[in-house]
Amino acid sequence: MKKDAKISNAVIKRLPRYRRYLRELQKKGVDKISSREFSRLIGYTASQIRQDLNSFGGFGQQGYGYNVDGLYNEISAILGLDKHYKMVVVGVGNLGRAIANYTSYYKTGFIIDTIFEVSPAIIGNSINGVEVRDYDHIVEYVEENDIDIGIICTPKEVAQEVADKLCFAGVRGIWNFAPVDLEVPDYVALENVHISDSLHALAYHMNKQSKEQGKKDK
Amino acid sequence: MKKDAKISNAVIKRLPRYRRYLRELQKKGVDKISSREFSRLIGYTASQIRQDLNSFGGFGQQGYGYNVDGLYNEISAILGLDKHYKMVVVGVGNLGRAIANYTSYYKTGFIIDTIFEVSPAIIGNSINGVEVRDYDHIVEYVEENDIDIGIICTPKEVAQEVADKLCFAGVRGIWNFAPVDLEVPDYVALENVHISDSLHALAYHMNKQSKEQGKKDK
DNA sequence: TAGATTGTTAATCGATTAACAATC
DNA sequence: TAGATTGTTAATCGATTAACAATC
Repeated sequence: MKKDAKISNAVIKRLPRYRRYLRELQKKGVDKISSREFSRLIGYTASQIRQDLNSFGGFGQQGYGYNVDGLYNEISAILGLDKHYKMVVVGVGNLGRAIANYTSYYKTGFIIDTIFEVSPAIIGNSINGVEVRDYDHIVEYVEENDIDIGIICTPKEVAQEVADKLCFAGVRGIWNFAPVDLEVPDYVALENVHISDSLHALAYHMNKQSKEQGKKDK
Repeated sequence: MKKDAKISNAVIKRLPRYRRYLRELQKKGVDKISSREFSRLIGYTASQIRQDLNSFGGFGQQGYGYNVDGLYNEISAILGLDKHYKMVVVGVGNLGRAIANYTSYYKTGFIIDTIFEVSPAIIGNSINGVEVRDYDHIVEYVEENDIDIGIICTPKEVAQEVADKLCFAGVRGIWNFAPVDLEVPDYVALENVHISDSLHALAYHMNKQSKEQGKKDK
């Protein structure tokens, strides 16, 4: 990492996308790409691509371009995907269950260690091979097992309380699916997936669009 | 709507959040709020709040502030949440199932009409009272039933093909949960929920944080 | 009326794009 | 070497913040 200047959030949000496209290129057996070709593919300007990548270091080679494998690995490392993370899911509603069952993260080192619930009917069960434990023991469990990330899939009313316990117990990150804005200490990273906000933005765009033109009017 | 100038996407993304906070204020029985108080609550500057709201029209009153109920309704209408939307879910993996079971959208007029699957073992079943149909019939079904939104919960390999069929059949919006960037005609609105991108951004921030300080080092 | 607070214009800040010198 | 393409600085664009006149 060459520069030490603060990386803007806009850049960070683009990194996973760069990584996804590089993975596809890898799969196709492409081994080098110029910012110009990459631009056509990914839809950012060549200038932006060079600017973005350069904020982490000179990954390219003048007159040649970028090595696909190398760049993929660099970006993975920048994102911290060369590490492993122990996670706990809190709340086994439909979403919690889906998250617990979603196996794709194993590929990138995110491991679901356990699941916490309050409902006695579910405690003791196993979901996708992961044990469901009593929420009452969350603090001690997270402390003793060095959990890195807490995934909040509870109703919004209790989400802040859950976040507080997770932070107190020592998680370094919270992945929040409850539709509230949580307060966490600044040494804890927070990422929100406000799924209904996304649906509402979709609704906005659908109505905006219909003003502009009415193709295939029924 | 007073002005006709193009509303930036940054503003749109903030609208659902304004709406959520206004809902909380309503519940608490608050009936007016100034941009200054709202700022403290929601975390945007008072200036930004006034600027944002004013791009749609003058919803406030000088010397008084904003009427909570009125503003909530205005924002809901801007987002198109005063309308109803018929939706179909495509793909019944864990995520599709979670989405299909997620009942909260009924509150805002989003109705899941049916679910499409390719697996014969699941076709004909019912999930949360909604019938699972054969994916083969998606085009005719969507056309005949005036479906507004297609929700893509399939593996990424087939997501583009599904999007093509949905667009051809006449949906006005696509809510995409597959980890790919889809191509859709510009009269179709597209909203992505790239859930793993979000997890990767979380990982980045967790590692960045740890450099700055190492509180509670174990 | 006086005080409060919006609506709106102007100033600032940050992010994106363009340009080009460095260099493989 | 000549051509290509990066790395990086400068110019532009857009979004946020500050300021203040309008007005309830």
